[in-house]
Amino acid sequence: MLSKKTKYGLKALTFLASQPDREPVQIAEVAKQKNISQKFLESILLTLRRNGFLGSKKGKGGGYYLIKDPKDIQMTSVMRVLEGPIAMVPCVSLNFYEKCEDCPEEGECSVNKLMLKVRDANLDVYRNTTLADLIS
Amino acid sequence: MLSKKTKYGLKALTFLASQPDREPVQIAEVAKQKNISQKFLESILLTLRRNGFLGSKKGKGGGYYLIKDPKDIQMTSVMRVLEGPIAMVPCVSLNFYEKCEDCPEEGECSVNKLMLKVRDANLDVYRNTTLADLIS
DNA sequence: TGTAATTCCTATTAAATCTATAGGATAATA
DNA sequence: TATTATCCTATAGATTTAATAGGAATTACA
Repeated sequence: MLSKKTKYGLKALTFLASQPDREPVQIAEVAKQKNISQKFLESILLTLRRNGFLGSKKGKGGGYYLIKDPKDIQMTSVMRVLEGPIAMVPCVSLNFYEKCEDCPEEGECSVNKLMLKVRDANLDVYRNTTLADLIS
Repeated sequence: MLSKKTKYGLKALTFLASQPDREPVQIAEVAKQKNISQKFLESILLTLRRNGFLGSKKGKGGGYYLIKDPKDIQMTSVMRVLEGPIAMVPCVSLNFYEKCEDCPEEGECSVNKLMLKVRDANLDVYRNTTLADLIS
């Protein structure tokens, strides 16, 4: 299952991306428009800012705004920041590789074999989808 | 993340599939060979039997054995039984479809749009992989 | 017929993770 | 200086996952 964090984060990103200008939009506004708990959204937008997707401005007239061009935001990076590793098991992860403790031979492991295919299929989707592709 | 239930279930299935004959193998034997908590594995094998993948025999000389030909066991069905829906959100699920409460227009939802692609990519992998493909 | 072996089944506990909230600190604006 | 809004950490609550417990039912075989 996709976490709500990721779901909300994606919705917020597309909402900000579909703003006519790049003026700051308040958390409250995003939360209201997208039906999201404001406090929860607050923490999500914070991580999106810390990871270079959003800029922010404090005080009156403040809010969050998209920093990059939606065309340049790949879903690989969004998913990694919000949802974590794209691979379903660490032993097939490109960025978060870890050997399984319980598995003596990675090359002969059925889980490894299957999840490698799954990872590649997902990577293919995420690499070839940008934020711009998600705006209707 | 792939659940341990699925991971263990897959390992057990491939272990049973790679037995030279279709003689029953005891839970304890599978657990030992595959480094799995025996009691946990017990409940997993039970659901695999209830869902038509395995047969079982009680008493001395009993155990679990594969019912079908590994070539005829698609990963779609294995994953649905062990891991649940293949779709990451209910609004793109073939077998477990549900409308999102918070989402007014499915067709204009970025999450829906992205997860539809992901679902198709994963389905493609799972449909084209059988248990036989996972044995080395 | 009795005993040991093994699966069957339900309930429960323990652990981990996810979701949401609280509440004050900090900074910008006017 | 008052107001507005983000910043930040901690924590509570809810849900899910993982593992365990313990006995019932069934089978094999001496």
